[in-house]
Amino acid sequence: MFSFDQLRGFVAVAEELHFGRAAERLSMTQPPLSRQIQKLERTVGVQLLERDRRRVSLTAAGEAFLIEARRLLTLAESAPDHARRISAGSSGTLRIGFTAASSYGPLGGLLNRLEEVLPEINIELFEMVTREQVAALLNEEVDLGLARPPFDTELFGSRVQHRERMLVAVPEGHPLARHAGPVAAEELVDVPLIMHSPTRARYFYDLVVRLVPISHQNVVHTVSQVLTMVWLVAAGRGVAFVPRSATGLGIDGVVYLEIADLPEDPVELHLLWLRESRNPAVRRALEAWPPEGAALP
Amino acid sequence: MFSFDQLRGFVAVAEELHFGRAAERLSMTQPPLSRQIQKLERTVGVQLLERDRRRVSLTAAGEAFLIEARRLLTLAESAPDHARRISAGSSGTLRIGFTAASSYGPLGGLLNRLEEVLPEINIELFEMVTREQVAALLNEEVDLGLARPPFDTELFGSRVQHRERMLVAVPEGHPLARHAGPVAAEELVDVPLIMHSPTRARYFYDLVVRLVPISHQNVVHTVSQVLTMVWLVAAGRGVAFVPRSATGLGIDGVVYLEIADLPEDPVELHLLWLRESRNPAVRRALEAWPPEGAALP
DNA sequence: AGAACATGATGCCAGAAAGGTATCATCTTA
DNA sequence: TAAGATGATACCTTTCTGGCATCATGTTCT
Repeated sequence: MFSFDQLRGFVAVAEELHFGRAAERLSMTQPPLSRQIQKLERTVGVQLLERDRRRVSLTAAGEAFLIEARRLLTLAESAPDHARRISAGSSGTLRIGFTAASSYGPLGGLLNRLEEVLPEINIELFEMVTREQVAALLNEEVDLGLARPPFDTELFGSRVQHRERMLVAVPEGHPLARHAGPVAAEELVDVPLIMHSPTRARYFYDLVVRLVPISHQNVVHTVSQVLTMVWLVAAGRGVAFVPRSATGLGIDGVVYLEIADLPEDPVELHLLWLRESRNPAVRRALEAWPPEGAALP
Repeated sequence: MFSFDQLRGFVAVAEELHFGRAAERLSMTQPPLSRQIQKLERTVGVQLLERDRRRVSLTAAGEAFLIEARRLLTLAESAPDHARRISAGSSGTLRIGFTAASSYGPLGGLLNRLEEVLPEINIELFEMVTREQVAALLNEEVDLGLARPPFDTELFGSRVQHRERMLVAVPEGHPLARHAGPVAAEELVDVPLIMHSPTRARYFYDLVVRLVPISHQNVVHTVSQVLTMVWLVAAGRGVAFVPRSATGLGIDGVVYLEIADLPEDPVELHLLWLRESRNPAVRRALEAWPPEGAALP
């Protein structure tokens, strides 16, 4: 097999059509260059240059080989660069898992920011619930997650990316909807409830149970996705506790009411990543996208 | 710069994920392979493989570089082959000059035959008169010509590729057109003549002068292209001597008449090439396309 | 025509580079 | 804890590559 030096030598001679000048361009002397070309021709098995003792010209095979040689050299030069960019995390692919609906806002911010800071990066999006995200992060099927606590802080790095208020969604025309001002928690004790699944939406379940004194006899549905909840409310099946971002879903027939005496913005969305992720783009993404409220560089 | 051996080494290790097995596959021992990879990583400037003393895995940069390395190797392997095929003349480009109109028939035969025998060849066609063809062949702007004698037989190889009859073209309704059977040469002495240029269509000029006793006072136009001649005849400007292939031009208002006592098929079309052509495809084309009448292989 | 010049090839040598063997360090497995 | 596995290192030998001097031959100028 020929070497890159031989290719460079051939390209130089093919461009100069003169061994001496080509050698000078390559910062070497003419004799080894002559031998380089001879050797190259021997390995290629074809005469590439016509030397008639006075002038040098390319054969037809040489013309063709020149194109391939140039391609090889440019490819060889760009390859390390490409690898370095990947390694620095400014290129490559970033796979992001996100929870439906409630992540849309923060996710948009992330995508815009990445587009701006790491334009060469290739982004893939996967909608999955928190539990699936955790599994996918462990399998390295995704690189980042937008999910709800809790997580194993040994394995995962995380940070609060978004906080929002908890509201109660009631059907239009429901007696509570006529209220002026926030609903008191006690008013919710006796209405039909659409509740989060304690297994598949554990974060919301725990949160609601902690914050509001609900009675489990009133639970008429148990679901895991916010979107499903709001649809059920719109259908008049009951009321539901949802994060403020649900108001952006654009579903008619639902009214969102404040709840009195709740902590400010108790619903947290976390950015989540595997601490030992082997994708260098993760680090770059974390730098590029500081937590909400932090100053951008 | 890295070497092809280093690339091969890296690809082998990346595929085996095991230095020992990769070395075996490359018919070498493990230590130099380890060094090859280290050196490669140094020149690329990035860690490509993760060795944690027990298992080997690719880094993100390694994944990317593996793709480039494979591409480089396959390109490097195919390049000599490509050059050799060009050199053998079974690939590459063949540029053919041809005279308008009268070459159409033989040219079609050549193109069909080349398509069949040298499917990888790329053909470019250039319409030019004989004189231009000769110049273009000398400048190596075309590789083959379809033209009329005479040529410098020192510089050019040639062979008769097509012979045809000489006819006289007369306007429809012309007195001669009422003839039954061939026109005698004497009948043409006193009609207006559209004649070939003695410089730009010297072959036809010489041929006609040799074969037919014409009187130069009757020459009303001097042109170089057969097509122009036939148009002028159709316009009633006079009569003209044309090769039989002109009947295929499909111009209305012209009648083609045989001429009595002419030699059989005096108009010759030659295939022409530069003896020292550097395009190997020329030789292949000459082999592929024997003179008319010769047996095809 | 002949001398000076230009140009690519060849012979020879020194330094660099690559591969092989032996061995080490460390991690896994029984 | 001992044996085995695996990649890295040390050291040596062989091969390769580049440089210098020189040759062979074709061009140009006087």
